[in-house]
This record gives sequence, C-alpha cells and structure tokens, in this order.
Amino acid sequence: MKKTTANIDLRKAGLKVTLPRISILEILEEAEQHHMSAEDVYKTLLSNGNEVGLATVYRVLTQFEAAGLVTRHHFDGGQAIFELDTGDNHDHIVCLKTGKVAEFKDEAIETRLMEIAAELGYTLSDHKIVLYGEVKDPDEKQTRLKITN
Amino acid sequence: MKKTTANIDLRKAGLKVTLPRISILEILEEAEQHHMSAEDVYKTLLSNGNEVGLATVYRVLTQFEAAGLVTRHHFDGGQAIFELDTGDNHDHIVCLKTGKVAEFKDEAIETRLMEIAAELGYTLSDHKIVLYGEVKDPDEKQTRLKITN
DNA sequence: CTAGGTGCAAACATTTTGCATGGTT
DNA sequence: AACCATGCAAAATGTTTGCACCTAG
Repeated sequence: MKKTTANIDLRKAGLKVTLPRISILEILEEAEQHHMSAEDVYKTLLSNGNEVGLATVYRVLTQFEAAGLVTRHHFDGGQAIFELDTGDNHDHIVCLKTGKVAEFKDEAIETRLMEIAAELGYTLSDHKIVLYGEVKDPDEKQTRLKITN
Repeated sequence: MKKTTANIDLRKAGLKVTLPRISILEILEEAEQHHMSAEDVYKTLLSNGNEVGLATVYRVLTQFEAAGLVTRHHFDGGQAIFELDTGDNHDHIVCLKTGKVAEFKDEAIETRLMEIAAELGYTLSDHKIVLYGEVKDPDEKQTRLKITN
C-alpha cells in the first residue's frame, strides 16, 4: 500500500528500507494529531503490533530530521515533538487548556521577519513561531485544528 | 549596593531575601550575555565565590519564573535558557554560527499574530518567535547584539 | 520561634550510546 | 558478503525531590 511512497523517501535519504523506518513514516503520515513525541510514536508502534525499541525510534527520528523528512520542535519543556516536514514550514499555536497543536502560515509575517533579520544584519535561515492561547469554543476544536491543513 | 533593588523584587514576589536569591538576581541583571542556562548561572555563582548548590539555582529560577521575574526559553534542545523578564516581551534571533542570542521587538508582527489567533478562534495569551540565522558581519556582533537594549 | 530556604544526594525523565545480533542490498 | 540497522541495557543529560539542617522575619 503506502510502502511505495515510504520506500522512495527513504531511498532518497540514503537509508535502508527497514520495517521500523517504514512503520514510523506511516505513523507520522497517518496520525490524526501528527505532532508526536518519540514516546507517542513508540506507543503507537506497539499498539500496531510492531516490535520496535524506543532507542530505534529516537535514532530513526533523528535520521529523518537530518534527512529533512521530519521537523523537531521544543514547544514547552520535557520532550521533543516531531512532525512530518511537508515543506510548507508552517507555524504553530498551542492550546494551553487542551495541549493540542494547530498550524498556520502567514506571508505578511514571514516577509516582515526577513526584513527584521536583514535590519539586524543577519542572514535568515529559519524561524519558529509558537503562539500560546486557548480555544474560545472547544466544541469546534476539531474543525479549527484542521483549518490550515 | 544593588541589594536594595533585588530586595524589593523579592519581597514583592513573597520570597524571603536570601543570599542565593540576591546573587542570582544580580547575575541575571549584570551578565553581558543575559540569556543563561541554570548551569551558566551556577558557574557564575561559583566563580563569584558564592557557595550555592545547583539544585538551589533550579529552584530559585523556577520560583522567579512563577513570580514573573524571569522567563524560561527552550531555544533548541538540551537545556532551558533563562533571562530577566523586563516586561517588554521581546523576541529572539539566534546566530547559528556563534550561538549568541539577540533580541528584537516588532509591533506590526505582534498585531498580526493577534489577528491570526483571533481568526483561528483562540484567545492569545503569549507568543514566542525565534529566528535562526547568521550574523553577516561578525565583527559588529557586539553592537548588533545590543541593538534592542 | 516558625515558616520557609538550602545543600546534598538520590530520584527522575528524556535522549544517547556501546555492543552483539540480525536484515538489506 | 559487507555494511548498515536494531534491540537491549547501560550511560549521559538536564531537572526535580526528600530530608536534615539552617536562617530570615
């Protein structure tokens, strides 16, 4: 099924096509909430019947990050959060009540950030914006979370 | 000397005025590079001749954060970075070459972020922007780092 | 005097690494 | 067959906590 896609991505990254890597890619692709900690991925693997060690999950996620397949975030404390790098380099808004993460992208802001970096004498290579707030109407959370997808 | 100021801040926060707390406040106030990890603060204390435990540094920094005196950042991985909360809620730009952190603040962006949050149905309570780049002219680094102070 | 603060060491949580075994190309 | 990947357990970080002692108010 999806293995074809995954295989291509992995080969392009110069990584052998192994079961743990395929499974992890698929999990990241198919997860409803696609912002996952290594532990989240690990638990999903287990409940899918995949026998993969947590160390391998970390190793694979780190390799994926190096290959540009995955992005690593450090939203608040504790664990790192990973998500598939779709190339659109979006930003995030975290609900302080539910912990859920939504995405957005705004050209005006990106343009302004580049100007600011230039004014400060920097060559800008990346940026991260994280907004913290609360969803006004929790019942519409689902919808709102999908708003930028 | 500065103890008066520190005392006031501490009392306002409902914290007893102790040597470790005063010293840590002073370090954060006076450090050239005022974005410091707990370890940085700890080492500075030691080299200043203050006998304070690392655990105390963490406890004090956490209390300061709760009291609104200090802000905690998670720029990339590893350790948390602390800085005095001056109330201006500025954002940061990190040099990927030198690791140095500079600050900036832009009303246009803040306004736009509030709009975005509202559009997404969120009540915005905070935001963090981190730019990653390289200083074009390293020799002027000092100056540029001070640009927003 | 009493509540709260501190140092130290142990506990924790997360992530990384060494090494022998196993799978891909 | 050669090399890379994996699992496990141990180690390495970074941060928190329990406890006996100490100190500011």
